[in-house]
Amino acid sequence: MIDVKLLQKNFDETARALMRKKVSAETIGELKSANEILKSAKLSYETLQAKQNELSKLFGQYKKEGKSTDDLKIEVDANKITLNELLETQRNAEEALDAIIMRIPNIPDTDVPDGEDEESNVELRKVLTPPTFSFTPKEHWELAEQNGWIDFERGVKLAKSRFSVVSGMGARLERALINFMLDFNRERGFQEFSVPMLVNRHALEGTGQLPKFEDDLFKVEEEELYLIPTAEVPLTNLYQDEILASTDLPIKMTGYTSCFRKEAGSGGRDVRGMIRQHQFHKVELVAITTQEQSDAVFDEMVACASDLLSALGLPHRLVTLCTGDLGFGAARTVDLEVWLPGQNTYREISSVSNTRDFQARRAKIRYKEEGKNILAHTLNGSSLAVGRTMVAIMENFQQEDGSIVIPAALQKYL
RNA sequence: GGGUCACUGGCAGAGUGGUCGAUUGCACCGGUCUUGAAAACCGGCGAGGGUUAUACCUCCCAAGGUUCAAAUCCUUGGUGGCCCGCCA
Repeated sequence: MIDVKLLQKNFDETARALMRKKVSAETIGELKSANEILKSAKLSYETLQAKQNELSKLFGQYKKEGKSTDDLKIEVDANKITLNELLETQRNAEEALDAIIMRIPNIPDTDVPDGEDEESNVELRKVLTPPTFSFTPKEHWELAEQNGWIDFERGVKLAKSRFSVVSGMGARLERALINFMLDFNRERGFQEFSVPMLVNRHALEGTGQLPKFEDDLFKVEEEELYLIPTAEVPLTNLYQDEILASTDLPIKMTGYTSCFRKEAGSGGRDVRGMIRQHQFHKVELVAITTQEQSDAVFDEMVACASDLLSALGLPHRLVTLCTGDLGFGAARTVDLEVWLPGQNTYREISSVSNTRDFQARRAKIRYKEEGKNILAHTLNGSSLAVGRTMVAIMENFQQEDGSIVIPAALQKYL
């Protein structure tokens, strides 16, 4: 959630920044006026409330002194009717503002490049050189089936399309990767957590998935719980509604979870293979920092994910997302794209974002500094998406006969 | 799942209809004293909104309700303890 006061204080600049994220001038105008309506509704309500409190105190005093309270009661009763009306007005104004602001994306950092879509993303650097092959490299689904690692058909039988079954060496590799990633992150100072994979609505509002992206989430109807789309949700919300000591920051966390996404709107894309599944494994990094620390921690997280790929010997590149490709809550994002020889292209395998105080404002994550409560900055990044890492290992380390060489770094985990 | 008791500021714990946003202790912060520290003493110390700053409004698990007035009474929900039942 953005800070409405920014619109109040600095309308032009804030409006321009929001328009970079395709928020219409109309919506911005509605937001501003909704806020003004709420402010004036509050003022009238609170003024009358103050008067009512005053009269109520008098009531007690009169009783004590044995004075008649008849006249007082008439006045108080009359006020009460108006008060209820004003309260209703205020509540409506609150709801109206909420309905708008909860759907407004974060303001991008000023140095984030403008652009419509991924075409305008800016490559920062490439790491490791893509391998060359004396044969035509295959795509991962072919390799996966040939090696008996993944069974796409039986996954569909158990659930529906975009579910798969991993078995044998594939299953062991998956488990090895998770352990390798967690250990790697822990050595970089990220504390390991194991968290619920079902969360309530409040948590999802805290990190910004709700109310706007309800269609992307699996929901357990009768329990009012949702399957998490990423560990970012439980990890970030661990500190929801808390005031931390600034000396406790930064808090750096890592955790492995399954992730569940409906992939609504991605129909037809990546239907084959395990690039885009409804359920996938991911090791996540989340940090809660002071406002001053977040840029440095962001760089640490990008480096952590990139070094992890390097440790596995996977060629990749780092890309700064342009405004059009930036997620809802992110002020800036660097994507890590791994080289896939079978597809002859780089594909996203990690995404590291700084949301600044966007999530913290909604989730009420603050820290105390010199007696003041300050909104924290929250950051998240994958390190890494396990399924996509397996895809990358298969395609990069495939041999002519279709067998796959497991990276040395993983040997001790198998 | 059933019963029962509870839920108050970082923690402990008073407060059972009015002057209570809340006694007190611990913790924490500042000061005096001390070479320094401890102890002792003095002062400060919950959160959100609002204001240049005050005022002022809201919050005693949550949402409703009763009342001129609710931390306090009622209803529903949540969470926790204990007892019973069931189950990896």
